[in-house]
Amino acid sequence: MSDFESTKLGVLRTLIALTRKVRTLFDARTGEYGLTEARARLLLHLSKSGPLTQSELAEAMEVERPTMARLIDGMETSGMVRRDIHPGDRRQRHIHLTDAAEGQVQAVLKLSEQVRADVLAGISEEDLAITHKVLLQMFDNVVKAGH
Amino acid sequence: MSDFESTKLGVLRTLIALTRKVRTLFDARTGEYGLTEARARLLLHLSKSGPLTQSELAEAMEVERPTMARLIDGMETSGMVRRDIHPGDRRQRHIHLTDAAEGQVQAVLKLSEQVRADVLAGISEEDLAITHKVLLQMFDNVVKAGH
DNA sequence: TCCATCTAGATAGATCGCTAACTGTTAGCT
DNA sequence: AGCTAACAGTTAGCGATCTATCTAGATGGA
Repeated sequence: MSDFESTKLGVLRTLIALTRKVRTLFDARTGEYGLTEARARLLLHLSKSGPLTQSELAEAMEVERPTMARLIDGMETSGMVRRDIHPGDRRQRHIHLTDAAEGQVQAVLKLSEQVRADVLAGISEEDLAITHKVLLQMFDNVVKAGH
Repeated sequence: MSDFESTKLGVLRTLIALTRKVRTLFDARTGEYGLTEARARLLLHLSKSGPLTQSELAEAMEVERPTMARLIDGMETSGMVRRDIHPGDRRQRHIHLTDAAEGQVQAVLKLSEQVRADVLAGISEEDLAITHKVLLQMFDNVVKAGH
C-alpha cells in the first residue's frame, strides 16, 4: 500500500480520536467553572453575538435544534443563560447570558485560548492554513454527500 | 486580526463540526446493516486483527474500556460478536466476530471506503499528507497537555 | 373567517464518549 | 499459605449528539 493509501485510511480515524481528546481536555480545564466544551463555546458565542434565538444559535454553532435546546436547558439550570420570550412572536426564545455568566467570559476566553495554544503548539502557519482548507473541503464534501 | 489568527480560531471549530458530520454520514449509510460508525469500525478492526480482548480492542481503537464494553454489549445483542472466556485467564473475554458478521465484512468495507472517498474527494495527496501530519501533532500536543 | 402549512421549541429515545467506583481473578512477594 | 497489588471487565451516572415526533403559535390562501 502506498503512503497515500495509508494516509487515507488513517486521517479520518485520527480526526475522530483527536476531536474526542480535545473535548476531554477542554472539559478537564473548564470543569472548575461548571463548564464543558460545548457550554464554553456557547458562552463565548453569545458574548460575541448578543442574544439570539435557539434556532439561530443552533445554526451558528452547527448543531441540531434539540442539541441546542438541551445545552440551553443545562446552562439555564446552572444559571448561566436566560430564556426571554419575544414579545412579537411568542414561539421564539431569545437567549441571554446572565450577569454571572458575563463575569466569567474573560476567564473562559483566556482558558480557551490557552487550550487552543496548547493544541496548536509547534504547527507552522502554512501547515495550519492547509489543514484548515482541507478540513473545510471535507466538511463541504460531507454536506454534499449527505443528500 | 491576521489570517493566521483567524485560522487558529476556526480550525478547532471546523474539526469538531466535521467529526460530527462524518459520523452522522456514516450512521446514515450503515443504518441498513444495523450498524453505526463505531460498530462498523469495530467490525472492520476485528476482521483484520482476529479475536482480541476487550482491553486490547479499547487500546487499539483509542477509546476507554467501558466504552468498548458497551459497544460490544450492543453488538453481542444484535448477534455480531461473541464473548469467549479465555481458558487460561478467566478475567479475559476474547471477542470473536460471528459468522453473520463475517459475511457483512466485505459490504461494510466497501461502504466505508465509499464514505472515505466521498469525504476526501478533491483533496490533493500533498495537502492530505500535511493535514494528517498536523492532526497527529495536535493529538500529541493534547496528550501532553493532558498531564 | 377558517383551515392548511410552516416555524420555534420541547420531548422521547438511541448511541457513544468519559470518569469513578465496584467485583472477580491473577500474580507476586513475604 | 496468605496478603497485597495489579488487571479485566462491569456498572452507574453524566454530557453531547442525532432523528423522529409532538405542541404551540404564526402565516397565508380559499
